[in-house]
Amino acid sequence: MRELARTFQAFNAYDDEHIRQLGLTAPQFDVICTLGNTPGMTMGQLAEKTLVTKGTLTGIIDRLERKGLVRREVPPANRRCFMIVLTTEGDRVFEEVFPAHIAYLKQRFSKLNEQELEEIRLSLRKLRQLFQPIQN
Amino acid sequence: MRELARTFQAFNAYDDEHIRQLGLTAPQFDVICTLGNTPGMTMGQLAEKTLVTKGTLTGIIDRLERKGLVRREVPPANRRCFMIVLTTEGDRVFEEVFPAHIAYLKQRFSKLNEQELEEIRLSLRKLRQLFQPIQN
DNA sequence: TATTGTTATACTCTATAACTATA
DNA sequence: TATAGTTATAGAGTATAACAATA
Repeated sequence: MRELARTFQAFNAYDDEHIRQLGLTAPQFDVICTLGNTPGMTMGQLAEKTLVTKGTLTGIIDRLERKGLVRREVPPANRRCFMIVLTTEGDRVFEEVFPAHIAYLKQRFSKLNEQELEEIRLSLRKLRQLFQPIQN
Repeated sequence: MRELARTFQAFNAYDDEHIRQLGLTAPQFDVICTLGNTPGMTMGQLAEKTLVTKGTLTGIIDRLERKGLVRREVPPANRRCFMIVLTTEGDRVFEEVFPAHIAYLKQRFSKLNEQELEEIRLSLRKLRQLFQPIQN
């Protein structure tokens, strides 16, 4: 039981350190990954996917906008909402930084063989289903 | 690879929600768990165990002290440092709330059989060793 | 009236660096 | 001088609830 919390803590520390080196915070990185390879998303959709309240998301998007990584577009059909879209620079970050981050994590995984990886993958999937009843 | 991040995100959301219901934050809960079943610890030791800088820890301990869950004791031998100790109330929280939290998590795990649990345990241990080179 | 976001409020956590007190 | 913690500073994330604009 504690195993899960400790593993998570260790992973998170490792993960977070690299994200910060890239000049982003974990929630900001999460938003960029969520927006990557999509035509954009409203604040509401984005808040739901990233598990953040809408009020909190406003601040995160403000900061990403200030960094020039996303922009708010007003769809003519419904002027109450925004489409949050990656800018060219934001897309570049997604295309370059995201794989770099994966590669960074892969360094550690390379110590395992294929069978071990498959077992871990299976275990994680089971765990995730346990804690994430609502699947996307 | 993403499996790991998503799983932990789901777990964390579930975990955090319960901790907040108990009136604590994750770092505060972490401190109480770390202090449980110990004679106390200096700020430095505690900061190291909880992976937090000493400046940050000061604030966390201040808030726990205000809640009456820990106290700072000055050891006569070295008046530069404090021993951070659980109060009676703090110990009660550790003794009652910690198992309650475990039970809360167990609800989900009860859906798995013993063999699955063992496989998951093994996978998590491998993962942890991957990301936590410095073991305590 | 209902929906979509923003703003106001109030905390907590976060790191860094300068500082105080003790050793 | 070195060590142990605190304080100052500055920012990010967090939720909640009140608000404005649009539908």
